[in-house]
Amino acid sequence: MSNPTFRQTPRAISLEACGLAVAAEFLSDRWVLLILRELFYGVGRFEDIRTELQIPKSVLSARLAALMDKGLVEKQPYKAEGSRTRSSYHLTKMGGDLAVTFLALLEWGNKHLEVATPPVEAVDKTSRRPLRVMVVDRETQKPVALRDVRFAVKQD
Amino acid sequence: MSNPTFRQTPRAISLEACGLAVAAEFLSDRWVLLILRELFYGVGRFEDIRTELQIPKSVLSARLAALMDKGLVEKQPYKAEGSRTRSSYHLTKMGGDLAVTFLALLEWGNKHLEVATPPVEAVDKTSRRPLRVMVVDRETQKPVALRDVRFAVKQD
DNA sequence: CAGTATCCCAAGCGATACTG
DNA sequence: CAGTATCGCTTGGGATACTG
Repeated sequence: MSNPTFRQTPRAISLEACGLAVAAEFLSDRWVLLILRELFYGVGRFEDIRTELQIPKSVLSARLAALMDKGLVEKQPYKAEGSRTRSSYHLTKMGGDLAVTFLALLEWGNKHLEVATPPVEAVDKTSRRPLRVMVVDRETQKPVALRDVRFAVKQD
Repeated sequence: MSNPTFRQTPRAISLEACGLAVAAEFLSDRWVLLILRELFYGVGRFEDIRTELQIPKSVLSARLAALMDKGLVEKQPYKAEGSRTRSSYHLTKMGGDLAVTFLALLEWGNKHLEVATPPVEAVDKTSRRPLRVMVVDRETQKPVALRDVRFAVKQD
């Protein structure tokens, strides 16, 4: 017998009520994920991003503007030694919260796709110990197997 | 002092060695994530997916073919009561492994984007208890704060 | 270096019609 | 129901040139 406060919906789960579906529209772009990746590991200067990704200036400019508009990215003045003021982009809290998603996707890509070795891995800032992402029970924090994960809509 | 087996790379982390970058190219499509989402919660019949997403037949057909080609999706005969044989699509192990990413993105979307209420949540198949995704140390499984997550390349 | 402006062109979306 | 085939048209990518 199942918990009555939740009902599993085998089909037709509303797109509007699903953060995944809404977010999908957000990231379904040729460049956005790549740009956010650069920002995530600290490449924030316009020219550096452009060079790294080989992306046309106009496109990068437009994407950064859109990301700022959506609240994922902020622009900040950047004071270099002796040289004039530059500006650089960085993730907001909202953008930084995508780190979990990034990490999960990184793991998936490393595992299932053709990736050059040695692969990029996620590590702890200070200890440098490798990290991973896990699905857990929200309260007990006990690990849950992937095959046991379902989507559901909470009933009032 | 940092662990010498890891070196943090503040910039220019190779795109080819990064599962995230490779996977990004994979998912950077207007429809793919939405289609995978349908499959993930069990909507596998062509017409059901098409109706739910309002996607043109030709586009859905092409996307499913590409996903099968890449190993994320399989097609299987589907035996209904009294009616003739149908076929339906479902995720392979590789496709199913994206569940962690889906869940992380679901959480992010629910938290930061405009999502209708009540929102879709991830729950345990049997207990119906809500789940979440966490970043942990790979060995000790201790939680790690987002601000402490970095990318790095393991040195030989 | 950090953009904006312009323009050409290919990709691919989506409508419609057709097949098993 | 489950696709394939065709096709017009828009979107947006990317090259080039220009500005602060």
